[in-house]
Amino acid sequence: MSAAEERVPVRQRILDTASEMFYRDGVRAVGIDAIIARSGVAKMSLYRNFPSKDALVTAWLEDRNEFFWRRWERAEASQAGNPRAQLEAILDMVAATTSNPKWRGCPFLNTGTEFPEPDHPARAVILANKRAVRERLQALAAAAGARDPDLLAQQLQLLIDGAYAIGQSLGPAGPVKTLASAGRALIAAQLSQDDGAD
Amino acid sequence: MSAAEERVPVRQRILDTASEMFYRDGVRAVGIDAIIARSGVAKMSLYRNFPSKDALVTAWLEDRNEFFWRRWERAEASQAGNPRAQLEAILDMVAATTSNPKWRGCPFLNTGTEFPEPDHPARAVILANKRAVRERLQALAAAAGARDPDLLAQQLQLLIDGAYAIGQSLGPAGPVKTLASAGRALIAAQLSQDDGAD
DNA sequence: TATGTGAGAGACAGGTCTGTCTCTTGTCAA
DNA sequence: TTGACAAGAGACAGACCTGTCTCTCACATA
Repeated sequence: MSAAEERVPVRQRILDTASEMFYRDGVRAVGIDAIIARSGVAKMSLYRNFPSKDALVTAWLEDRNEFFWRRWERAEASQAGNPRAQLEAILDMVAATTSNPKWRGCPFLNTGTEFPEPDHPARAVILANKRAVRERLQALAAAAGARDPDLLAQQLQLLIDGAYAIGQSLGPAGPVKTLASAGRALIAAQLSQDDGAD
Repeated sequence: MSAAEERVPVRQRILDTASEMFYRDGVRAVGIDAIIARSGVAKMSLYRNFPSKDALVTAWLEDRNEFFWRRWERAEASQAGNPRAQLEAILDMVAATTSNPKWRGCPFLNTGTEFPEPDHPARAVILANKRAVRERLQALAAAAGARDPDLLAQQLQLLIDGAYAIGQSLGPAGPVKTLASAGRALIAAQLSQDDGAD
């Protein structure tokens, strides 16, 4: 019991450090030794909590996934009852994220690039996130009355991942307003007859 | 003279092998030893032609950049005189590229992810490509009579890089028709008053 | 006070990485 | 035939990688 209270901080310290370093430098560029040195943890403490580096990477992505959905839920909640505004709130949330100067790309896209093997354990988390985003977008598009909810969801996901990717290369110099305006234009094109302005 | 004729094939063999392996497995995952083993070249032959792995990576990206623009020019030429159709031809070209089952992402985005350091030599090639794409899109958008050519160019680039990125994660199962339809919707939104249908 | 345990510290093994160096082979031209 | 030179082959250095193992210390509970 008290042992568990002691173990949690160590695990969290490792995860926090790994999260920061994996995200900033890339997974392959960060060695276990660097993580333990920076987190001030013994090597065996790391391997007791995470059986391998792959497991640590996967745990990190799962952590990022939870973080991502907490922000998503907040954006949706800010416009409860208005699906079209909820879609726009999500676009704005992504635009704000990618315009942060510390933005270094989407952890899922980045890690997918670093580990292209189809059966790498990290890919399951990546796929689950991207598929869930598409489903959530589709549900909102349907609720908003889009003519083709799945098409609109895919279009918006294209824009979102485009902002993620180009933000990594070109920095926060362009995608922000563009993502919001392009998304709104695509939403309007699918709702124009049903919804009009509001 | 004849010496040059001999040297070229070796250099090309190295570049071809590196191109295939870097693209499929990622740059960091591919070692120099693996490249020389697969290309059947001596290590010193590689280091005589490319002073370092970074130089080989940069040469590979420059090669991909030339390849990319050859395809771009062909797409533009197929609709010469009709800027709007040229924009659409480029979208179709990208859609075809990303729907290839061997698609493993945009080499520039991928390499940018693997080497986030701002002064890595590869980043210059990456930035130049992405900036040139934006400029070329803007020129076409202006020629087509877009209300805000730079905005349309950024919107289309968002879609294109989104297709690149999501194609790497989710495979060719969705972005194809979506890219084409989303791009056409954004183009139409900017040209509707001037151009109408054709 | 005694004991058990989580965790720090770091040596170690076995492999891989980039880049350098030497030696040998084959080929082409004078 | 001889000489020059490009290129193959592979040893080597020094660093770094993941993962295992041992030893020590501090602390908490009985």
